[in-house]
Amino acid sequence: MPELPEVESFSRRLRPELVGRTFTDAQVFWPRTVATGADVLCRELPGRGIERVGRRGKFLVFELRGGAAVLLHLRMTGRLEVVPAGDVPGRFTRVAFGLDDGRVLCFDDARKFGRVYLVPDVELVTGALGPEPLDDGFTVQAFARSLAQRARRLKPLLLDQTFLAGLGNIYVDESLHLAGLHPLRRADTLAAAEVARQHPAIRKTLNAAIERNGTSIDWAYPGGGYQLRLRVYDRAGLPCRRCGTLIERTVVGQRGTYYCPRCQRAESEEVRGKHD
DNA sequence: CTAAAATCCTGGTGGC
DNA sequence: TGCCACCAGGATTTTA
Repeated sequence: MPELPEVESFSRRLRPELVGRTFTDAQVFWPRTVATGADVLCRELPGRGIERVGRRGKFLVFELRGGAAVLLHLRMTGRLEVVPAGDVPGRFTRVAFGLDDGRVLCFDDARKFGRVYLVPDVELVTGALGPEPLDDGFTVQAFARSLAQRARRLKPLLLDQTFLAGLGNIYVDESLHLAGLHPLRRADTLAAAEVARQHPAIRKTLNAAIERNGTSIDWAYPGGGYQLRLRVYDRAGLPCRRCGTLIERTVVGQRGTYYCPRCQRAESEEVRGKHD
């Protein structure tokens, strides 16, 4: 699943290929992929120059000359590749963006969940997103304040893009294990010391994954190296790398959830202390 | 407010 | 070897 590190990897890979180029056309092979209208994209895109390539949360952002922007969300199986003219379309190509050097940027997406947006302002798509976990503005103090206002369990809360942008199923589980917190803990019950573990755990997990070009989960995302470092995700029945206890899998909010029952206790440390 | 369920999709997997 | 039911899962929408 492309999450922040995978999208960041796509952004860095595509930036030198795309910045300074101009779109010549757009071919749409699966209209629903274009959330803002396939006909509008085909009509409005030709002639638009690409000024910047970046990322916001899990969105890839192409800022266009004149202020408009193309955003892409890869969802489950979306991927991007620049190919020579004539290679299009592939079996899973949903949208093909022609470039002025003759090559083609392909948006491939086997499961058709991915989306493309053409908007006059990036904020129209990203406006409701929560803070960027790797930005300087995302401090442990700000994180503590947000958590204290929520009664939700940590797992679904951290997956909520309006709470924090960029985490998905893999990196939520990974960061919770690194911090030693149970996925069902209510956010507003965390002690200051626990918040102080979760905040850097998120950053360390994301940065380590970015360094390795993300996680290659299956056939959809070859090339990433982080799957060799996974602590709990998809490791049910295997020993915890920290304590050796077997990793367990449950379902939380309809998501497969992996955790170490010893390193990530359900109760807060304060409550646990009274039992001991 | 929180949570659960349904929806969109199809390649891969496990069972027989 | 072939067939098929079933699963994964990000985000949104609906229902409790």
